[in-house]
Amino acid sequence: MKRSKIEAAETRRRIVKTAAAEFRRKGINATGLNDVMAAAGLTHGGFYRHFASKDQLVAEACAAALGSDADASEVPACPALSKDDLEAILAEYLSADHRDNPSEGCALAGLGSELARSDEETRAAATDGVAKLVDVFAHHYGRTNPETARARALVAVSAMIGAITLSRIVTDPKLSTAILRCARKHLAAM
Amino acid sequence: MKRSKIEAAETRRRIVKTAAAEFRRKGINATGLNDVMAAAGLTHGGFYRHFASKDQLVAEACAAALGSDADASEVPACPALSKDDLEAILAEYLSADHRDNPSEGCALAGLGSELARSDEETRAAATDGVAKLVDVFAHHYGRTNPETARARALVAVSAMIGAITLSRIVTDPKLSTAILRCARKHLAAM
DNA sequence: TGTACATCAGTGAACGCGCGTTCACTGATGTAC
DNA sequence: TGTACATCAGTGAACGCGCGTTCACTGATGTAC
Repeated sequence: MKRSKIEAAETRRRIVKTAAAEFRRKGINATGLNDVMAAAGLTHGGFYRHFASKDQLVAEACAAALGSDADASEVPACPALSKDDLEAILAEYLSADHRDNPSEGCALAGLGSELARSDEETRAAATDGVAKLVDVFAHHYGRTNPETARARALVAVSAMIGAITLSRIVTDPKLSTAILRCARKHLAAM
Repeated sequence: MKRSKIEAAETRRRIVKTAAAEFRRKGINATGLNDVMAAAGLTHGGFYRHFASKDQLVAEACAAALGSDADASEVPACPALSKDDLEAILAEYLSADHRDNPSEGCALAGLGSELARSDEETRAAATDGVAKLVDVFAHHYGRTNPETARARALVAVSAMIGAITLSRIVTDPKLSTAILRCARKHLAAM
């Protein structure tokens, strides 16, 4: 049965949001459209009323997860960025909680190697997300000259994404924790 | 037709090596057994004479790529580690060449987010690879006390993997280069 | 404002395709006598 | 050392399955008069 335009637009947003979480949880390739639609409380057949292809959903879901989409203002590139103090951002980003909950975490960390193989549109959305993260950190490292601050920000963002990724790979819990702790300390003191 | 035991063992090694390259190039999930076997010059039917499942091949291929397998002595955890000087390692690891050739590069960077979702055995092999990388860096940062050296090594490895991953995602060539350059400078001076 | 009709969001079955896996078959290798 | 036979690496067809995608259908929504 047909739904009102408002309901349909809401459904579309729900699909994108659900996809963003499912992709981060299980990976882009390993998540089927059926999974996404079912998780959004729909049947798979209606998907193509909203999107031209899975690739389009991937691009939009990444944009949404990284806050580089149209109604981005509400969502930052990464949940941790909602804090306004450098140490608070680092503590949240490099936390066991973030490590253990990829579906609500940073898409760059959760989908890193898959994003590297994604199409131009998806990677452009990811690039926007990277730029936003870097800007936030450059601002926090802004006590020195802008160029140095930006260089430090690039290192910080790299280290954060690498640290979360490694902490999720590693089977030794102590090593996993140490990776996060060392990154946190080092980036706070940089 | 049957092959000699020596030939068969060689075939097996070729499959693992080919898989290690294909997985890094296209991703684990996106690479079919057919792709691997064809790239190794074989038909797909013979696969199960050597391996019990795709998962087993994944684990062995990752172990081989990270130098944590049986005949590892020849191959280091990452090709870049063949150098013996910190700056040389950093220059090779954080190079455009490494960024542009994932199939011969570091599996932790090339498969990061997919490894995080892999089974215990694969992640254990990856953990070995991480430990080896960390040891190499701890040795190079060894001018201070061991604990500090190890902490720095963990940050360095995180930053390197994050930097290569990000440099592959980003669509802006200048940003991609800047990520690598800043990581290189920072880690050399750490 | 009320009625008749076109639209189209969502359903559920179906499509071709490639996946991981299985299997009957082949013929050279390796072994027992 | 020579012969007869079991083994098994590799082939190629086939399996069920889930994928992305398509489509006929439904019925409430939105619109034209």
